[in-house]
Amino acid sequence: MAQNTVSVLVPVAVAAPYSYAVPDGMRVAPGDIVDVPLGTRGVVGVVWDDPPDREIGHNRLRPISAKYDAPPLSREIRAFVDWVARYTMTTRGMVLRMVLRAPALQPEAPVSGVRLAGPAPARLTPARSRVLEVAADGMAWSKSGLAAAAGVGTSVVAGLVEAGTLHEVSMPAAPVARPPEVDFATPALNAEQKAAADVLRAMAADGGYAVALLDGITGSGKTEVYFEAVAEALRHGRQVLILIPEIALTTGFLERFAARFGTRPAEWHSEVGPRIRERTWRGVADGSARVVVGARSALFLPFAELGLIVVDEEHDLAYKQEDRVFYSARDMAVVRGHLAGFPVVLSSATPSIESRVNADAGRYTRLVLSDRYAEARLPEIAAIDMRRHPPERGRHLSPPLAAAVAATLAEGQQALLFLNRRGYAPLTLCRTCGHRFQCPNCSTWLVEHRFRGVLLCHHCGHSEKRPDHCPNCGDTESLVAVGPGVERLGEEVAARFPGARTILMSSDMIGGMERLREELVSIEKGEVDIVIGTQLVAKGHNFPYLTLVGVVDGDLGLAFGDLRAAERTFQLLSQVTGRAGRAGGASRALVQTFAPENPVIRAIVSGDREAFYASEIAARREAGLPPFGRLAGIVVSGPDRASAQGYANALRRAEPRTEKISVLGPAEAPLAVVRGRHRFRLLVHAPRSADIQGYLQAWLNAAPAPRGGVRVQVDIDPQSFL
DNA sequence: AGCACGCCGACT
DNA sequence: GTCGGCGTGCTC
Repeated sequence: MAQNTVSVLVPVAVAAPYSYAVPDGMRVAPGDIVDVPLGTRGVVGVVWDDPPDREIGHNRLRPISAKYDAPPLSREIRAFVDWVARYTMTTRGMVLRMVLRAPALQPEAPVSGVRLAGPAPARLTPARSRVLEVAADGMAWSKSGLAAAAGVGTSVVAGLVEAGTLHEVSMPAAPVARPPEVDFATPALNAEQKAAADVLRAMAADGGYAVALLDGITGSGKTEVYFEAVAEALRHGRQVLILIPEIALTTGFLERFAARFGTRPAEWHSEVGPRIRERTWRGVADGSARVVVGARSALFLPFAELGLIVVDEEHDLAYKQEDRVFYSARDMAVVRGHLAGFPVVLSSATPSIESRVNADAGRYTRLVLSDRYAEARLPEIAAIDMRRHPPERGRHLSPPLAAAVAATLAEGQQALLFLNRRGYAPLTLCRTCGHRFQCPNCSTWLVEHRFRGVLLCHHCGHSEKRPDHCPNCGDTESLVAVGPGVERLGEEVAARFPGARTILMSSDMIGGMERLREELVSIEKGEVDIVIGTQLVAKGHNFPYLTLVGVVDGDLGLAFGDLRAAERTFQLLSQVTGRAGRAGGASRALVQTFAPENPVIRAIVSGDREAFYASEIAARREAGLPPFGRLAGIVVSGPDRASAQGYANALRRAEPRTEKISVLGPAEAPLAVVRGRHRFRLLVHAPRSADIQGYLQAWLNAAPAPRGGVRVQVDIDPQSFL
């Protein structure tokens, strides 16, 4: 009776693993993936390290139903699950759920194929001859593959199997990605790149925990540099994870990887279908997938022998997940590296303040790339003071920017107009009675999308047909669009530059991702004169013909005024202005602004990023804000305003009194209503040394249990304050 | 997270 | 008199 009871963590919102009886004849160890009964159903769980609960009465103990023939979860990822759950204050079960997102638990069924093995059939038709010709190589073919290669229907292949000419064989399922060739195409690096690559290679070869911040301006070749670290980790027999934000769009990245390593990496993101997803999961777990490129959720893949994580564009907000489990994939990547003892590379042209401070403090190794490629030059950047150069009434391009676009077109070059606002206009109102169109579920204005003929809420997706009269006063012809969106800007550009080939890039463009990918290619080929786009075009793309970037509203991101507004605006404007001039030649960027004296705008225009970092870091230090202090958000939401506010007040009254930790709120959230739920926020501010999770746990335990549909969500290290 | 149980309103 | 709404609580 060596083992009769074990702990099993189940992927549901429970705090601790449950205990299960091990049936006679079954051996299980921590990490094994099992099927267990839970309530009325069966769930997939994982045998965990906790000692089984002795308190459970034997009558309640139920047996494990089955053990899967799947690679067990490593001690490393089990520790990671526990750590993330504790840090983010969510249940271990919910974190495990992220690991088991696509459990490919059955061993992959061999694909059935056919091979030429028997005598020629009695009746040889032209179609059959073509099949035999193709199959003459003696290799195993899948039925559909053989039929397609021979240009016949699958029935012809089936007929030849029936006749005994082809024999059915089983062939191993194709791996989800071929192994990369580490020396497929080694790049020529400049001196600066080589120095950085040498440091990263040494880290990857050494294999211990270390963090490098690869801080290089746009076009300085960061990717080529960290690919050398990837190659080194692969040479040492380790797997590699490359995290990138918004992966669905970045086919260009996969091609760059293929150009360096001779094959595409395995991919992991929301658009990967269930079949490939399962095969990728298993490939990662059994070690056959050597490199995965993925969105933040890839961080929870059960790698067999992970030896390096690269976080590309580490400052990007897409790394912060804000539903169910609230976590920052960038921060948790560093944690995973620390727990398992391998290096992590953070890469960015505009590092987050947090990473920069860690580098300055010596916790991270900072590697700076300050040169563009030989042929690439940084754009000349200037601000356009909108108070001195106002656009004509109802228009949004100032005379200097319009003139610059015209000059660019005259030279046969490409211009990008950047406006981070989807749709036609952010607000629609009635000129007669002043009625404003608001979302019925959220406290937001409805955004007109003229192409689609709808008013849309950008928070909950509510959409209604654009009315032709005011629902309040009934007046017709009285509705006016207020403010610009990219669609409206497109209209203005079409009117000003009627001969130009113009393209609008926005995430809600008709045709979806596939269409956007095609459009990106045509921009790269120079088949477009003017690109109008939201932040979608700011990220990662390479537009060789682009010589002018116009930022239509440089002040947009500064309006909210939260902790990270300056940093975010700096990052976005740096990125979008950096799109220009990547292929050499003179280029420039013009930033329209009503506040040219603002430090963020001044830093962008002067190109003095060091001054920006110095002043922003000093301000954070002064105020004890992250990373010099710690923040946590508490969001109380309820079906109506009174219940949410009532509970938020009760929560505040239960606050443990401490000297070091201060609490703000509850205050109605800036976005007070989202998806019909009313929200109040509290903000907890603690010194860096404080145990903020322990404090919050004690507080929540002391507070009354929420009732009546009220929910409480804790957000450790919040990035957004809406 | 599911799923069942349970206690209040409109129907065959 | 039942069907079913979803609010509440439990799952080893």
